[in-house]
Amino acid sequence: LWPQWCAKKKERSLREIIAIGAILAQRTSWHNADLAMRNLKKAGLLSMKKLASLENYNELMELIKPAGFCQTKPRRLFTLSSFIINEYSGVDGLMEEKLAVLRKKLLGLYGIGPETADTILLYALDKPSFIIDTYTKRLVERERLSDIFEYDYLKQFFETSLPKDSTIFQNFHALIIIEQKGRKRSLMEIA
DNA sequence: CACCAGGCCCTAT
DNA sequence: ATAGGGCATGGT
Repeated sequence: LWPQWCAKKKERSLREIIAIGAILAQRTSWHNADLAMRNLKKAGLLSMKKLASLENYNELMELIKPAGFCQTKPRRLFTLSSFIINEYSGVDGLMEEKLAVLRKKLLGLYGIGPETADTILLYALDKPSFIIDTYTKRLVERERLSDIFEYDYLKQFFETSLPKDSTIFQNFHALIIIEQKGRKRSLMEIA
């Protein structure tokens, strides 16, 4: 999903990068989030420990500018990284936490809503928490899978319709996106 | 130049 | 509870 950043093996640094990307990608294109991540990497700040140790997160404003919302995303990154470092001393500690407990804690953090929380849980931590994003909602609408579009309802719908397996959740969600990108491209070609 | 891109917080009903 | 406005930038 983050082709440039995702390697085969899931190592600690990759899990951190995915979590950082989840925030940077909020309401922005992947391209712009990628530009911001490259800036962070160049500055040597693409890690939870580095981000959490910033004395002033406004230093990030210039680096994050391509991803937009540079007044809020630096604070969101700092909030998340501080939480992970201070409460769990890193992503390894996060992995040990129970899904439901961790999801509730993530939702309590500034700048982390249901979609970002589930993105971190599913893609960064390999925990079976299905993501409801705009792609998923478009699929539900187009295929008329439900009349209700409330987040928790759709989340339950997918989670009870699929085997509760993080790899299956990851691949199914990725396919929803791939399918729509392919559709868009083919429509362009037809036009 | 107008519109879009994997949300979330805050405020007012 | 829930709806609506605001936030910022790079592509097309």
